[in-house]
Amino acid sequence: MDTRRKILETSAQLFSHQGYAATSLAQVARAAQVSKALILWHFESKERLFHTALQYFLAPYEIDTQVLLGLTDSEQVEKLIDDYYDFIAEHLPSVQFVLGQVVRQDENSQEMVARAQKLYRLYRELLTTILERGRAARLFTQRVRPAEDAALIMAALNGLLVQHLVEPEGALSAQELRARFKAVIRDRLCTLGPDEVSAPFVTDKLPRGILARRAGR
Amino acid sequence: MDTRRKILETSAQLFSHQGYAATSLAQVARAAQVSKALILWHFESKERLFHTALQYFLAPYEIDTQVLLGLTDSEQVEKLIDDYYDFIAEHLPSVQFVLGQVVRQDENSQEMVARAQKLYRLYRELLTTILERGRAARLFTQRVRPAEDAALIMAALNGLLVQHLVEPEGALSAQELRARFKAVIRDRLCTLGPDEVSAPFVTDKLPRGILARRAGR
DNA sequence: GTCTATATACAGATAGAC
DNA sequence: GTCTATCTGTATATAGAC
Repeated sequence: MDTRRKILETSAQLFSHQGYAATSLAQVARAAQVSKALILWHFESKERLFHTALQYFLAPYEIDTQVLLGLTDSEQVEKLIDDYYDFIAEHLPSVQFVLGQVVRQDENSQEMVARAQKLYRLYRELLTTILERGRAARLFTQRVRPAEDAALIMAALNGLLVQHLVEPEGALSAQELRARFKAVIRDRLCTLGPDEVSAPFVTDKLPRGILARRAGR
Repeated sequence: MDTRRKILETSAQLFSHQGYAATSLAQVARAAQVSKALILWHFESKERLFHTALQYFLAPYEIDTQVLLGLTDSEQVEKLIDDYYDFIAEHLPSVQFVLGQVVRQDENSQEMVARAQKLYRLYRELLTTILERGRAARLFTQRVRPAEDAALIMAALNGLLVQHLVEPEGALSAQELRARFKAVIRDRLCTLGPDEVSAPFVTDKLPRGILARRAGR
């Protein structure tokens, strides 16, 4: 396999586990089984290597469309939750790294943080839209407040991630919590008040899009 | 003020913002307006300084008792939420640092991470107990599942913290989200199903304890 | 207790052979 | 493209004067 790529993958992994400052070129060189000089020949400087590696392992953080098509509003919410979970499970090291950078607000990764923010907002706006529609269609209770509740759902999702990082083998598995979370959300959204009438509309195609693993890695 | 303390506070602040590796003794020396040698005279090594500083700014992470006394179960839950928020607001830099260490799983701070885990569990168990009691007393709906729902509430709280770090000036303020969160929780816990009868018990004293700023400090 | 000066190690980066 | 050897800066840590 080509050496440049090997350096990239190795460094991405090390950076994502240890952060920028704590990862030395010597360490990357050792892990990738090349000389320091070669790394610098390929990437010019440590900083450039970092940014290139960033691009590399941020690649899967993309928005895909046409995934929520044909689902009810309620199912769409649950699908978003599932996909968020799955995405995190699949990319845990990089997600962990990005979260670490966001939390630490490392100078070297403002670009990455900005990107994460953007994605975060997109996802939340998507949720907001679904909640708005579901509420308008009277499939969800009128007590739903789209913007606020979308933010809360996002918070809970991120919190479950943190929870997993804090207690990888907690008493409750991630699966159990996910199931419970979805049940609570469903219950919360779909339990109409005594004064509300249900209006069984047909949900037609709507705002779609989701965090997605791209075809080519 | 005594120099040792000054070094401690300064380094704690720098470590908490930049992490261990990215913070040099020279930087600490400059910020604390002393020589590097003096720092090492006081603390022997950078590593020991780090651990001592850790103890120092982890001091406020303590459990206090007798705060939930005389509140209804529902109020206790809300009080826990408020106190968690207030605590975070008051100690944001250290909370941020601890979270960063947890997320990055830095080797130098296993002790701190362990401590954070312990506190986290305590807090969650407290919540679980309150939910159990409220459910048993039929003040909360029978659909409450104490362990799972406590974990979800904790997750949402941590998620709101992350949310704040990601978007310090989001469209929705932390206050608004907190208010909404409490409202949703109250609604969720206290809205009894049509088949449930309310039983207005008097809540007597019960599991208390909360994250607390200590008297000294 | 606090400093200056210095030792020693390792970081990122360059030069130049192959 | 890939290496060894080396430069230069800065890191932690020590020695010893005051």
